[in-house]
Amino acid sequence: MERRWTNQEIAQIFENIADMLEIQGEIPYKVMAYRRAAENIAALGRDIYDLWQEGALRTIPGVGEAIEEKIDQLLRTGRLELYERLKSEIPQSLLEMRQIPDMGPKRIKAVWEKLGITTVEELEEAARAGKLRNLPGFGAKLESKILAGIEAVKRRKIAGRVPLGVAWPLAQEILSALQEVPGVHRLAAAGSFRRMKDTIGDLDFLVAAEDPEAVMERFTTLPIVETVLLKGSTKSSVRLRTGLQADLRVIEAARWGTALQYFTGSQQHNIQLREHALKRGYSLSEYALTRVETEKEILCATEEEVYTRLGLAYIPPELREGRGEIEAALEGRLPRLIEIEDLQGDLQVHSTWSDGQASIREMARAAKAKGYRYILLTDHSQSLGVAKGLTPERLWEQRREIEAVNAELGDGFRVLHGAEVEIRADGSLDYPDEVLAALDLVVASVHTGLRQDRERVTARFLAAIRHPYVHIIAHPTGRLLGEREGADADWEAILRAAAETGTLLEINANPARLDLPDILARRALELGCKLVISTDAHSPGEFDLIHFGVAVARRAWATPEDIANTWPLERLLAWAKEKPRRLRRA
DNA sequence: CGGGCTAACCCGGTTTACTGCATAGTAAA
Repeated sequence: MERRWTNQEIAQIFENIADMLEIQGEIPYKVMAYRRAAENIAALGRDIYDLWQEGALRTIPGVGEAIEEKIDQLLRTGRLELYERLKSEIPQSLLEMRQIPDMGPKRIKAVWEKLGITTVEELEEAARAGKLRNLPGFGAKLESKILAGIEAVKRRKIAGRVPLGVAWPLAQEILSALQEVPGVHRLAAAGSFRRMKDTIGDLDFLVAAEDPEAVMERFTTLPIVETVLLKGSTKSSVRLRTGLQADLRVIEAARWGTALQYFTGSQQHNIQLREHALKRGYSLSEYALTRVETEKEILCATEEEVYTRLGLAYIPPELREGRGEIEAALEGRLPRLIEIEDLQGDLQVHSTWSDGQASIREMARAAKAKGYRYILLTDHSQSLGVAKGLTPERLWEQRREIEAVNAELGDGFRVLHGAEVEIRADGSLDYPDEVLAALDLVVASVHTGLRQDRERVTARFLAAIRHPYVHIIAHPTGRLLGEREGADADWEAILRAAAETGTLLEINANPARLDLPDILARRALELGCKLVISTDAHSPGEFDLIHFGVAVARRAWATPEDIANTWPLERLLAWAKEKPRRLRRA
């Protein structure tokens, strides 16, 4: 094996293969097959190498004989013949043209074959010289559109997606501004924002209003708008100062349900839902549900109506990713998803004793005011110098303050004494066992050496998970959205070990992390892990970030029972006390 | 190319809008 590929890299290779086959004019079903395989590999909760070794690649939807063989070749030899051949036949610079609006595979093929154009620069030159309009299927107008498209791609400040936490305040600001416009009946943000995906491509707003023009006017003149890309009577498009694009669409109130459903997506979900509709004799569009035989339109004012008329339970937006939710809704086995109100406490909280902004008292009061029954105080351990990590001596001093705060706040609320203990580079923990044993609950995490090789990182996590006094693994992958990839580790082995030992895995609610990521969280639940949702709050205001973590858990199909901080405190502590016994059994 | 089917095979991922051209390519959820 020359190198190890991630699921994402392999998915990307099959994406590229699909693009190149498409440019070559391959039959659409073959292209689609590679795209479908790529999507399913990217959404796989487990390491593709494990499936490979088990001979179970064919269990991935969309992977049959031919693609199995190609994955095998890639993992075995580090190379893929088909991919190498296509790359030698098709200039890679052609693939960049796909970003240009109105340039699809057919047109890319045309300019390449007829004019020998292989780069965006050459395309721009040819367009300026008026050479495109002579091609069959091209015209002067399309030529200028392509030119404008190239300009737009060049000017675009942020090409990629932004973390949900960045999009969130922008969307809230826009929603509250539009809500103020008189005559607004309904208003919603749709798209990946509504599905609470960890990153957002653009913002989509829908509105039903008496005076749509006034809403459009307000939308396009908001202070956070940098440029108005388009302003019409039913749709406006703007670029925000952050580079994010936002669209606003006007919807008839009577058609609100089908429109909101459509614009919420995901694309995969919509395709599957429409297929399902066809099977039941309906055609579904953003405008209506139409009986195919009679062509009679049924207008749906609510999303609930859309799903109900199709014989489905209502599918919450977080589940709409085309990952089995329609089948589950049909069979009435959608999970009762966790909600914020189910949570009884927060299991990662910092104070000024280490790098927090507020005292234990302030944090405890804020948590109590939110209706929580408990918080686990988890200041950093000694070796994390940058965060003022606590020595054991300081930890004992801290205990006295915790006791005082507990006495002050009285029954019905408790500050638990814990710590966020470093898992050191060699897998040992940053406090001796007798110190760990004296804490109510121990959270362990990796902050350094995330770039270690796979075997070492995995071994560190496994050591921590098999430790008798480690109860929770915090922000497991260590990723920082848009900044840093998570650790490369054998997650399947780690999740299995966590399930076996009853070690809880954290969904860190901080929108910069959202870690565990939704896909790994779902796999963890499949393997029988229990999870916790924690904010990692360093100030009282950060307790409010919890909804981001709840969203990740919902996207992982988590029920309240799956999340240990919905449990009563006694159950949680009993679960932790069981760990040494569980280890002996394992 | 995948998958369901009864086979050495055939059908298949939705719906709508727009453009610019006359039948189809592209984009969007």
